[in-house]
Amino acid sequence: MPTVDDVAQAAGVSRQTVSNVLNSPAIVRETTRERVERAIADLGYRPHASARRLRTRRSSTIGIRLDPLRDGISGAVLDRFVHKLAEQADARDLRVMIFTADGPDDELAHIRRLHDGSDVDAFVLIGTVHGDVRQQWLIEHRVPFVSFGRPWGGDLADPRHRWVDVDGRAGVRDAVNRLRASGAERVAWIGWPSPSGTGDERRAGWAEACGLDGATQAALSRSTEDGVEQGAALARELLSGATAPDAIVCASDSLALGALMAATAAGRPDLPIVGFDNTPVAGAVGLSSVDQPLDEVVAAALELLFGESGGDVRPNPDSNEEPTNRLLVPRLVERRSNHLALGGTTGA
Amino acid sequence: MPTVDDVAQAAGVSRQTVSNVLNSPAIVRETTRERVERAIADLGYRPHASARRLRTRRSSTIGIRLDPLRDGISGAVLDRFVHKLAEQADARDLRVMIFTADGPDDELAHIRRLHDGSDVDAFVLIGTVHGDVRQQWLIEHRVPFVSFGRPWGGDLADPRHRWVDVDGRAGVRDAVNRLRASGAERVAWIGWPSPSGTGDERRAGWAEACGLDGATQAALSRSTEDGVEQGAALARELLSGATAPDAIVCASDSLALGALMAATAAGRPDLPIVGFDNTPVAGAVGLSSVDQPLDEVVAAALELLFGESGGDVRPNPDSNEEPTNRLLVPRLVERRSNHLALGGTTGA
DNA sequence: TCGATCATTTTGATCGTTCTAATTATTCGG
DNA sequence: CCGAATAATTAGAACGATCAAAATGATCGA
Repeated sequence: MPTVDDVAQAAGVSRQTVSNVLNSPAIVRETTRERVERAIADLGYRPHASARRLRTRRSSTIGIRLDPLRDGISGAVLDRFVHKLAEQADARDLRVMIFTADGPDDELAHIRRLHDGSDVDAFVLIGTVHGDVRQQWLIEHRVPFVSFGRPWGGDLADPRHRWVDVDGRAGVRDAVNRLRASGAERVAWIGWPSPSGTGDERRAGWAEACGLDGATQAALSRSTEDGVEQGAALARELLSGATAPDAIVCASDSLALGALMAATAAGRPDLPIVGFDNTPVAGAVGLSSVDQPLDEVVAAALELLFGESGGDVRPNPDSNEEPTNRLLVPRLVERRSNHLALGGTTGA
Repeated sequence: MPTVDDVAQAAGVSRQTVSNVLNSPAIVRETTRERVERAIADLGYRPHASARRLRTRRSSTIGIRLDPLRDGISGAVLDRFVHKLAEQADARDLRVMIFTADGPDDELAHIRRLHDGSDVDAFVLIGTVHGDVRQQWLIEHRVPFVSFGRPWGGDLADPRHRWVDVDGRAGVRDAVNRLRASGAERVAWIGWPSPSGTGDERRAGWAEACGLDGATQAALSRSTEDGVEQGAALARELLSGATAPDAIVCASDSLALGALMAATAAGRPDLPIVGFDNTPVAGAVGLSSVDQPLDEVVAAALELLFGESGGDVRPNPDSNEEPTNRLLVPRLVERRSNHLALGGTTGA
C-alpha cells in the first residue's frame, strides 16, 4: 500500500500538501491539487485509518450494542435500526462497530473498553431503562452518546443526555381514535406489566383515547410479558369476558399476532387488531400496526451527535442552546384483511 | 488517558517492559510483572487501539455487510448470525465492523475501502452467489475472508476460498424422511426458482427422499420468490390439485407460514408443514422447521480465519494442508400443534 | 574469580498520518 | 519596481504503541 510520502514523491510535492489535498483542498492551488489527485488515483492511495486516528485522536466510529436475541417477533425493530444506522453513518463517513453484552454491567465494560482504547468516540444506546448505569457512566466521563429511548425516570431536559424517541403514546392514541372513528366502541388494550417506561406510555395513549370509564377500562385492559402465546391467551380471556371488546390494540406485534390468532380461532376473524412496530410478520398476516419512523430516528440521533450534516465533528455534551433530544411521531399502517382467515392475501 | 510511558514511569521500568507485560508476560520477571500490573490498574491504563494497529499492521477487526432489509420473515437468520459473530469475535478479542451496500459492486467498494484503509483485516461474506465479484477480488488481492455459503459454481475445494455452509439438502432430506415415517406418502415441495444454489440444494434433498416418480414429483413441486403470500398461493394450488399432498416442505419459513395459513383456511389445519431456518415466527405459530446451527457456523468461520483458538493471528490464504471449508448439518425442530388453528398454544 | 550463557530490561527507530510553525511564492497598492 | 500583505508550500515534531537489537543483570561451571 502506498503512503502519503509515495504520493508526494510521485506528484513532486511534500507530504503535507498531499494531506492538505485530502483534508482542506481549499487551501491548495488548483493546479497542484489536480496533480496530487492524479497521483493519488494512479497509485491507488488510501489513507491508513489507524495512523490518521492516532494523529487526530478521532476514531470516527460509533459503537452500538446488538440487542440480546429474543425469541419474540419484535426485536426485529432494533435490527432494522442498526441497519439504518450503518447506512446513514456511512453517508457521513463514519464507521459502526458492534458488540454484544449479557447485561448492563457487561455492556458498560464493553463501552469502557471501546472508549478507553479510542476504538469508538460515540455510542448509541438502545432500550434505556430506569436508572441506567450506562447513561450515568457516559455522562460522568463526558463520552458522547445518544440513546434511542428517553431517560426514563431521569431529567428529560438534561442537555448532557441526548436522546431520540418515538411518541408511543401518540401512536396508540391515533390508532384508538381511528378504530373509534370506524365504529368501535370498546377498544381493549393488551400491553406489558408496569413499570415499563415504553409500555406505560403506550398504555396511556390508549387510556386517553378509548373514552371508557374507569371500570370498563379495567375490564378491557390486560398486561403480560411480550410473546405471541401470551397475547393469544389474554385475547381469549378478553373475548370470553363479560364485556367483550370490539377491537384490540396491543403494545407489540407479537402480542397482536397472538390476539389475531385467538380472534380468528374464536370465530371473530374480522375483529380489528392493531400491533406496534410494523414488523414483517404484521405485513405478512395482514395486521395493522404502528410504524416507528426509524429513518428519522437514526437521522435525528446522528444529527444530535455530529451536527447538521457534519462529517465527523462532534460537539461537546453540555451546551444548553438547542434541544438535545427529539420526540418523533409514529404512523399507523392500516391493513384490513386478516390473512390468517383468508389463507392468503388477495383471493385464490 | 495514560500512555505506556506513564505506566512505565509509575512502575519504575521502561516503556518496552510495560508492553511486554501486556503482550508476552512470560518473558517478564514475576516481581516486575506484578509491579507493572499494579501500575496499570492504578492508572486505569488501556492501550490505544489505533496506535497498536498502526505499529502491528493488524486491525484485529472483521468486516461484515448487513444483509439488505427484506420484507420477508427470513433474513432474521442473518441477523442472528451477525449477533453470534459479534459474540464469538469478542471472545477472541476481535472487533466487528458493519456496513451496508446496495449491491455486489457497492459492497465491493466498501470492502476495498475498509481493506485499503486497514480498517479491517478479514471479511465475512454472507449469501454467496454464482460468479461472485467479491470473492474474486478478495482472492486476487489475498485478503483473508470466509463466506457463509458455498462458492456456487466455483471450485469447492479451492483452498483460497474458505467457506462454511449448512447442508440444506441433508436437512430437507431428514425432514422428508421424518414425514414419511409418520405416514405421509405425498410430500410436496415449495421452493425457490432455479438457478439458486441454496434453493436447488434444498429441493434436491426433497427429491432424493420423497420416493415419488418423476411425474408425481413434477405435480407436487412448485417454486416462487420468497414470501408469505407466495407460499400461501402455491399451497392453495397444491391443495386443490389433482394429486393433493399430505405434507409440505418449504425452502423457507416465509413460504411455510403462507402454506400453513392456506392449509388452515382450506380446512386442513393438521397438514404437516416444515419450514426452514427456525425463525421466531415458526416457533410462534407452531411450525416445524429446519434449524441451522449458527453457533457452529460462526465458530467454524472464525476457526478457518484465525485458527483453533488463536487470538488475532491470521494464517495465509493458500495452504493446502487442512480443509478450508466446513459443511454443517442442520437439525429438524418438530412442532405438532398448529397455533393458527387453535388460536393459542396449550388450550385456553 | 573469570568468562560464557541465559534471562531480563532498555534504547532507538518506526508505523503513516496531521499539527504547528516556519519558509518560500505570489499579489498588489503606490 | 519595492515592500507589505497574503497565498501556498514545506520541514520537523508528535500521536502511542511495538519491533529489533543492544545493554545490563544473573547464573554457573571450571
